[in-house]
Amino acid sequence: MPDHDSTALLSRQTKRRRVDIGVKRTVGTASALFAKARATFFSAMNPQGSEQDVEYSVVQHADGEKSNVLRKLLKRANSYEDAMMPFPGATIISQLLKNNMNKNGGTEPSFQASGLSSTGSEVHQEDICSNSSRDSPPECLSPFGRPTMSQFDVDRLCDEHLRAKRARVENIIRGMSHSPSVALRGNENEREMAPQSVSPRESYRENKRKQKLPQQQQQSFQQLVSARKEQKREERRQLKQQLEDMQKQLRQLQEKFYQVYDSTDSENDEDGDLSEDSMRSEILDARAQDSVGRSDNEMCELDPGQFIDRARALIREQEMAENKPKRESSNKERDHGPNSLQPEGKHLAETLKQELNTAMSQVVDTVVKVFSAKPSRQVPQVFPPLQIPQARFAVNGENHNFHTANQRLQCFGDVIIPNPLDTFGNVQMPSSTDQTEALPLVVRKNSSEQSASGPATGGHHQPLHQSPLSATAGFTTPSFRHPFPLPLMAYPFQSPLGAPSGSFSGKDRASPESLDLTRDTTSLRTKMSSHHLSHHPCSPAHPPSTAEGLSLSLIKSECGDLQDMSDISPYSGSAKKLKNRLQHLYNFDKYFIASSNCFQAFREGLSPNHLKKAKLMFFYTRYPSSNMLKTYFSDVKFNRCITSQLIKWFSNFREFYYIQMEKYARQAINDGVTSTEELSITRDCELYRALNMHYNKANDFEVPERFLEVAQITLREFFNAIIAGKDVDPSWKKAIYKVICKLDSEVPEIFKSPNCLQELLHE
DNA sequence: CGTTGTCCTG
DNA sequence: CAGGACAACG
Repeated sequence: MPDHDSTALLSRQTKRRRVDIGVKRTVGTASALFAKARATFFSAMNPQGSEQDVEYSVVQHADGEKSNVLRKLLKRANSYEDAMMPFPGATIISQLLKNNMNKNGGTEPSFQASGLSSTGSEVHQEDICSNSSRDSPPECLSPFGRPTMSQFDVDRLCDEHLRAKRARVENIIRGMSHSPSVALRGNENEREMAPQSVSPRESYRENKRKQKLPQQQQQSFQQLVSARKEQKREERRQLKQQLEDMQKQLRQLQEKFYQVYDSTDSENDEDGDLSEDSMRSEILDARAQDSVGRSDNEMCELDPGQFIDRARALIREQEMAENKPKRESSNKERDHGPNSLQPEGKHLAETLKQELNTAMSQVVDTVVKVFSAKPSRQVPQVFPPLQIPQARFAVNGENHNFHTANQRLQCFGDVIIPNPLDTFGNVQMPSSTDQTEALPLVVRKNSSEQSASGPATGGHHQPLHQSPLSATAGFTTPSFRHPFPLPLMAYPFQSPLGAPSGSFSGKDRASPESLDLTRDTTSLRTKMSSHHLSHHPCSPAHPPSTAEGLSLSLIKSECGDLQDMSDISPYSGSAKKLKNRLQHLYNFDKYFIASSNCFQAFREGLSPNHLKKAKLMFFYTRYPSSNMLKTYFSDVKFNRCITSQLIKWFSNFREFYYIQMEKYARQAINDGVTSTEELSITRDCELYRALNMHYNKANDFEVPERFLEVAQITLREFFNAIIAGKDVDPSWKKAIYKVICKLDSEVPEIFKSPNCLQELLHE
């Protein structure tokens, strides 16, 4: 560096001083010897392999515990759901039917279910909606969906109905040349005003008048009425029947689904590699067990009907497809392993879900249609053919595909765990356009994250980025599904809260300190997206975690939305219960996220805890060699990136340290200090506090005395140098660095333990 | 050329 | 604290 100093001298203030260094790397001087001795010492003390092994087993153990906890939680969630809604798939509808039967069993035959009713029918619609939303969310969740159903359709149908009736009655009246009041009366009845609007006296008068009708006409009228009554009963009966069939079918499908998953699971998780897949398997497994246990004795014989046959055919179809070579081979590759979720299982799951949804939405459609549209004058075709009325879903300019695609997201869990949020289906959602955009994308994210390693920045991720931004509107809708588990399972496990530490790539095994979830998550939370992006070049194998960060925000916003919705829900009666359930799910989410965060920690990178540890180590060593770092961060799988990051950390530490030193040295000089004797560093001096704040923020570590000495020496060096006017030399600090680097002391053995944070801080 | 370290900037 | 520029090694 001969010419260096001279050139730099000129540009000291403005240009960068390329003075590089007081401290050469482990070369030549005593520091080199130091480092070498240390290195040999450590390698002697610490046969790396064995330690890593131990560590690994520890990790696995911890992981197993996690899984168990997860499993328990899942079960708890499930049983909770069970308690809340013992018969998820069907309760509401059958309840609805029952209610209707009871109500209509009496003397008020035809007027109950009219869509014009301002009270009762609305309740029914709610129920229908809340149920169907599980299967056909767009109907209820989209702002247009519901009006479409309950107002457009109902209005239209009722209108027609009324017109027809009016015509009929008027016809009768014309023939009888009776007073218009009869027609009016008839109309009123048709409109089925609220009961109180028809006083007893009025109805009595009406009866009297009716009796004046010619026998023949009156008879035909009554026949009409009773015939309609019959029709309705028949409808109801059949509907109920169909619903029951559907329920059975549903259960069977679930059964089937879980059988498949059970079998695939068992093959899946022996490798000890705690991949996302095994996690997923755990979840599925837990759920499957629960579900199976629940529905075991509920398996009944199926009443083969048109629908069931169809469903079965579909199942067979799926099984066939399952054996075929998987189609989208591009879908199954994940960057870190071939062992992704079994494509067959996935595929089957997808299709089953879809089919379940389709079937359910058909039934629901039928129910809604029949009940909201008052049976018209003609003999109603009681059971519309099992096809989804396309028009209904086309209202948003969307087609049916969108419908089922959306359902796919939720149905997986929905079948087993009734969505508590469904009950909010009646709350008018802000916008449907956002929803229709975002939802399928969420779904696609799942599949792409799971199976396709494809460039995550690719097309379909784009809208995902928008969505949380367009946010409250767009993603309130997803929030009506399970915040967990399906979406969550789809997130890579380094993801939600863990995204930031995912950035520090390369760490492969669990560091038990990363189990310190609270600290991890909280500190991670704050940083999220800004840092880690830059690290991806280092670990190109891992997909950018932006999406994961967004996933988090998605989840969070979902949860927030859930709560918000429960707050604003007009149906406060059930709101509390729902809120409880929401809370339950939300808590689960948090735990789940935390757990997954733990998983990510050993997947790669340096965690905030590593940073903390490094800072504490700085109290002992200001110039750790890379070998030393490797020794002390044995739970980190080192690569170039990790190494340089660690080195960079210490470089940054030093920077701060020296800046503080210089600052206080100058300050002391300004304060009139003339002798280094007056400079001492105590635990309550300002400089110490600053340093402690920086390296030991929580103040939960006892700073070694040696550090105070070193700091004092450093301070005096700076002081002397400045006093001597050496600071005019751009490389004036170099000499100081040289001195300081020799003052490194041994880092206590405990720092070699990945657990050191816990052990140190609990002392 | 790769590693390590500093300086500077954000 | 990270990134980048840059320098000084080996």
